[in-house]
Amino acid sequence: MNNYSKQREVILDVIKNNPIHPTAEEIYQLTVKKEPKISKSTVYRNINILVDMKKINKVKMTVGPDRYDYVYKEHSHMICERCGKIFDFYYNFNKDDISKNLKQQLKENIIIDNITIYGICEDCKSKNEKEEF
Amino acid sequence: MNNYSKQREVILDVIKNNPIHPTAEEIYQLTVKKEPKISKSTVYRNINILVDMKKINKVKMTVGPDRYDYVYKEHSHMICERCGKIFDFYYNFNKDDISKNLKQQLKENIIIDNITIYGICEDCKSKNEKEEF
DNA sequence: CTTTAAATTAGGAATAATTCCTAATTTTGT
DNA sequence: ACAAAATTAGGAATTATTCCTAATTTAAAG
Repeated sequence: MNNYSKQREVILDVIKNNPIHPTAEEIYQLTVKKEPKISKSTVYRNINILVDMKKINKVKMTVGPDRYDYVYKEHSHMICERCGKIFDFYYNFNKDDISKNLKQQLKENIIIDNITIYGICEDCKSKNEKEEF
Repeated sequence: MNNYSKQREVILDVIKNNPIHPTAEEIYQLTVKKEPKISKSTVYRNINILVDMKKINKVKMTVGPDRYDYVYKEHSHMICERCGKIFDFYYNFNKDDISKNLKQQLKENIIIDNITIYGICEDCKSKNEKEEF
């Protein structure tokens, strides 16, 4: 497990140099330019391996396919539930206190990996005002 | 838009009475018992309508299909990234302060809908210890 | 450097999850 | 009771992802 592979290196490089939270499909499109013979299953398999290795994050979307994120610095995401836009932001969540609460309520020691906020961005809010909500 | 529909009522009822975070498929299986002629597309369509109406929440999973949650009281979710188990929990996030930070960093007024924690549960942690991580 | 075992690959088939399409039915407001 | 709008069942189509296999690449050991 985890032998060297050129393809995996190129995939990680693509994600690193395209900090736009690309989807698997977008990663494939960017990778195939540099490595024309690569297959989509190789891209999917390596994305999952890189997530396991914690070199990249999977960002769970409410609309459309999941997106991926190079791990360069700990940060949170706010994801618009309507348009799916992802915003990076930094917030000093009190993880110790959250852990303590999780422990009390769930009777389990949880490893907190990331905290994601789902909401509505300003664009979508103003669109909705014009319509019905 | 939003005429009365028996099917929608039954679907909401099913979700209300099965607070197990069911998937769309599970909701269909439960609904079809009460409404044998209902089609899966009707279930999917109404689930989305109920989410828009904020009667139910969509819970974004890391493994497997999304799950749904009757909105009876505001709470957060901790989702295990490995096994996909969902834990409900209550935590008094300082939403005002988070909003202020979002405003500062993103230059947008964001409506915070929910805050989700992704992590590793105790079972999965101890499994991993035995294996490789 | 050969040899061998393990890991990885390309390519496509298969599966899973969800949305879309259409004609028929139901609901709403008059 | 009627017309317009909304919703439905059923299935086709699409989207996203995983699985399968034989061939290739990599690592490690002599």
